[in-house]
Amino acid sequence: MQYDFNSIEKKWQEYWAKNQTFKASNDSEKEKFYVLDMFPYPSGAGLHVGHPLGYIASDIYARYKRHKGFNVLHPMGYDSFGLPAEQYAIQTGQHPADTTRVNIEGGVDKEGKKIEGYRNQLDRMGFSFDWSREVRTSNPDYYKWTQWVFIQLFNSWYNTDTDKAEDISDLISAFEKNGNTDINAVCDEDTPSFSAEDWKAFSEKEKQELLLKYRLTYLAESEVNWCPALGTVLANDEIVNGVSERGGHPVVRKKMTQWSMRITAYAQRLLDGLQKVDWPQPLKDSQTNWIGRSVGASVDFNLKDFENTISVFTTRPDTIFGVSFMTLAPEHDLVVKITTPEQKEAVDAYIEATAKRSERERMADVKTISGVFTGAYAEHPFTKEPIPVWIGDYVLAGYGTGAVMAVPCGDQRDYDFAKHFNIDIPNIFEGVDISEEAFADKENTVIANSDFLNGLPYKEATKKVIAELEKLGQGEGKVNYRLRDAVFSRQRYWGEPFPVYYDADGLPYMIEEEYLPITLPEVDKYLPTETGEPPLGNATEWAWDTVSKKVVANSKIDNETVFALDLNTMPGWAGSSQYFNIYMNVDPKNSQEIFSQDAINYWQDVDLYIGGSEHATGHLLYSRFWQKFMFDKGLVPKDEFAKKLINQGMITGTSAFVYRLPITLGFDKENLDETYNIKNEVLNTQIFVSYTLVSSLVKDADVAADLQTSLEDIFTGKYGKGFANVSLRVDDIQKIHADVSLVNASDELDIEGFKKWRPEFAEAIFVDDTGRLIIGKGNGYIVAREVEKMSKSKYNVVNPDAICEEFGADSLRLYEMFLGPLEQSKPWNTAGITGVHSFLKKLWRLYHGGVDGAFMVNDEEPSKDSWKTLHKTIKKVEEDIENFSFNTSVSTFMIAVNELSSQKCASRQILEPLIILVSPYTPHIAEELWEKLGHTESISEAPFPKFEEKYLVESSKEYPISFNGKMRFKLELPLDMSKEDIESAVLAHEKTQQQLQGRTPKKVIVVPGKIVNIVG
RNA sequence: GCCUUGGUGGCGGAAUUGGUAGACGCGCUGGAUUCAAAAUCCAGUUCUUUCGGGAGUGUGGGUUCGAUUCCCACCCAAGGUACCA
Repeated sequence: MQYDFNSIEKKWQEYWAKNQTFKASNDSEKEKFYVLDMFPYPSGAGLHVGHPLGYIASDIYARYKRHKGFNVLHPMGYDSFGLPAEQYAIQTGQHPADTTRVNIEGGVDKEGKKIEGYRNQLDRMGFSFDWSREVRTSNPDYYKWTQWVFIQLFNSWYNTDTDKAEDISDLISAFEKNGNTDINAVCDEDTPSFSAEDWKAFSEKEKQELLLKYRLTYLAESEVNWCPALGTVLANDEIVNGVSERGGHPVVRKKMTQWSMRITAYAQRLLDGLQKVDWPQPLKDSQTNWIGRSVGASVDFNLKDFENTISVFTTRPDTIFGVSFMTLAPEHDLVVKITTPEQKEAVDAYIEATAKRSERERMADVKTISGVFTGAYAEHPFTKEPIPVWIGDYVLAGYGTGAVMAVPCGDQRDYDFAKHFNIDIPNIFEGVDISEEAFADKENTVIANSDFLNGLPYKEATKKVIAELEKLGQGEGKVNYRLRDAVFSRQRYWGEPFPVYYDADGLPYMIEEEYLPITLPEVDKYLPTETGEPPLGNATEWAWDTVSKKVVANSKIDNETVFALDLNTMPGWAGSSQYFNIYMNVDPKNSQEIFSQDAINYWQDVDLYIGGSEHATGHLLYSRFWQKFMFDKGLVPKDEFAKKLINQGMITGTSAFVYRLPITLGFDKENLDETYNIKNEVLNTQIFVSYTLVSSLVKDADVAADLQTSLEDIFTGKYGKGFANVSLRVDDIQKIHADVSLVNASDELDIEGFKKWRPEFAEAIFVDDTGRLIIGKGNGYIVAREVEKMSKSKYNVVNPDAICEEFGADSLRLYEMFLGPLEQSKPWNTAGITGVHSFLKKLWRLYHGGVDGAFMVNDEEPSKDSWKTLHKTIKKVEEDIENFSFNTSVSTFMIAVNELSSQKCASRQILEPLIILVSPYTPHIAEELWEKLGHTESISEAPFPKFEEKYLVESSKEYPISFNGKMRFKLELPLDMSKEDIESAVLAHEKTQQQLQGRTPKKVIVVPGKIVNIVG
């Protein structure tokens, strides 16, 4: 009986769906285990073989854990808000909700293109997902809870005394009692202090404005990259060389009022939390760098002739006597105020120039030094000497305080700036030469020329200067974080609307929770409005009626009971910051609470999370922030949502290239047959030369001449006497992508398929390696191959559906794992799949040793060798799965099946446990064989075989005998032989004598059970 | 520049605590079977060689009886990140 994978896989996929085999229960005697994948964005292009890599790995682990007796939760859903659907909507006018649904569920889009749908594609691969818990972030019953969390953030503040988020009402009562003087909270830098009396005297508007300075989500002016031509805000990577990537329009930096998340309140806890999660070190490192904790001091420099002070943060307060100038970011608030009339023109010009440069550009350009003197002077806190205040675009407004105390002798950037503008470079280091470059080493010198700091090393000097600054009231020790509050507004359509309306003063109010969700309004077009408002500005029904508690027409806005709603939507990471908790609900559409407390207390957190490392500082940092906030609110029992995380590597594509040889045809006009349309013929006649022929064509004139002759024969036959000659333009050979599906395992092109692929290739002529023309159905055209990112435009995407069709899902799963270590990136090459596919056929045959391949297992006692094969396989596979080393267990299966086949093993005692071992990797064939073995229940919860050491015990060992560390021959010796006996047995061996060639060994190392090494 | 990961046959990769380098698979070569092909099976396949051997895991050193593995210096590639004061 043949291994008919198509019908087997179909049968079991239907069985699992019908029996809800993988539906997880929230109530079980078993220990829980939660395996999570990063949910996909459902794009119209569908899945390629790179996508399921992580899903296969997590599925193997989930299935393994079921065999190990765990109650496993393994859900899947869709991150279905996002830009591609919106852009598609702009282009085609289709509602993003419609295209998103088709991308998930399959169907035909408006242009008649058939879309398979993510769900169908995923189902074909045999994943053990519990689909009853599916979520889609763009469904109103899901984003209801995204909006709800936003409201909770708005109604919270961060108490640094208790180090957690607390209810805003508690803050208000504190203000009523004592003002804000004894409140330690994370709040805006510019928050004034006030007493209880002040508070009570404030107007409602003033109160709300003050509270915004404390709320965990708040409205603030933030700088954005504004593109006036597109009427939209661009991300850093949508800007290339200062202009928009799309269209090349100018981009300016502009301030906009937007929602921000006070993630900085959690900076230290986000850092500390990394200690307790088992995540890859590089990922932790990048989060650590992103948070960017640095310890130093804040120092206030008084300005001469102004009341204001310039605050700076420095990690080197010990070098304060080396300050010879200060630099402000051009956007710094004080710049306009302090610039002297003489310098105004230069400063204004510089600010304007800076506004045109993106932040990324400013940061990347290290070589150009630019800046302008403001004309103002600050005062050194100790020497009272005047310090010139400059502006420079190497200082960024968003970092620290947007101002730097420049110490050119200790910082290379300050040094370069000072050299460039001829500013004094005082040396404050003992015995250090700074004539060539700054000295940034903290450890190897002591401070000099610094009054009370003279002779002190870095640490003591830092401590002392901070104490002195505190005495003066001009500074204090401070920990600074690079992390900035996260802007949370997007000027887009396809995202979660804010449950927020504004009064006439522009103050925000939250809609009451019971009226959520506030669903996205319909709009005519998905572009920004003509006045530059976000797409929601196109909606005609987008106002909140506080009486009827409904979204009503904009025309009803009276700013008394009906108010304008927020026109922004939330960013992509809003919906993905809690989806893993929502999966815990038995009913993902739970409308009563975000997640049931029973569910969250049962599942607690994710035990294994698999996904790409590109989310290191986005999704994975924001999610940790939301989780900590929800932990503070008592909504979740764990303040880290995922115990262990694995980053799967990227699968790259192996592109195929054909070489097109341009030719020029010469004609003899006199004899030309007028009826022939030569122009078209020439255009349609393309010559493709085999990859290996290219270099010889270029180098060897004879090869080229032979080809020329062959081609001339063809064209003479075609055009008759009107044809004169062919000239080959060997130097103009072009390399073009060919679709990888047209290339076989030996890199041969399917010529007929290639001709049909594109009409212009229909009449093409192909030349093989040896320079011969390939006639008829011939083969032998070899393509060049190169590894590149898998992408549609490179014609190197490999579709998993086609692989499932040809080889089956089990082969695909096994092959994806066999390619190499999960965490590394590796190239895809479909050719190799025959290896794992024939392994599955061998596995099948192992159970079908009967007449004409009939199923046959027996109840005979297995041989010692078969027991050994089984148990070493159990041991290795178990270790491999625990270590996420899936590629090596595939090899182990191959070895086991090869051995058992040659042992002619058909024993139930071996074959039954073997199929359980294989089943997490190739579940369909495993279920089928399990059923044939007589079982009526799914294999999915069959207990994992238990490893027994006794089957591996050996009595002898084939010792490698090495000379000076090099293995030269092997010798079989009993394992219980003593060291001395081994030594004499080896030395007596004739090959030893041959190796030694008469020399006496200096030393003989015997490691019993391992190796013998003879030195000499 | 800094951080991270990696560098092993023609290719993907294996070698889990320092102990037989190249498991397993692809590809390739030869053979069996077949009218032929596919499929299947068998043998070989790091390089080099005077067929005794010799060399060999990015490069150069070191530790060790023994190094792909540990240490030092460097080169290359990929990813991340930045005038973070």
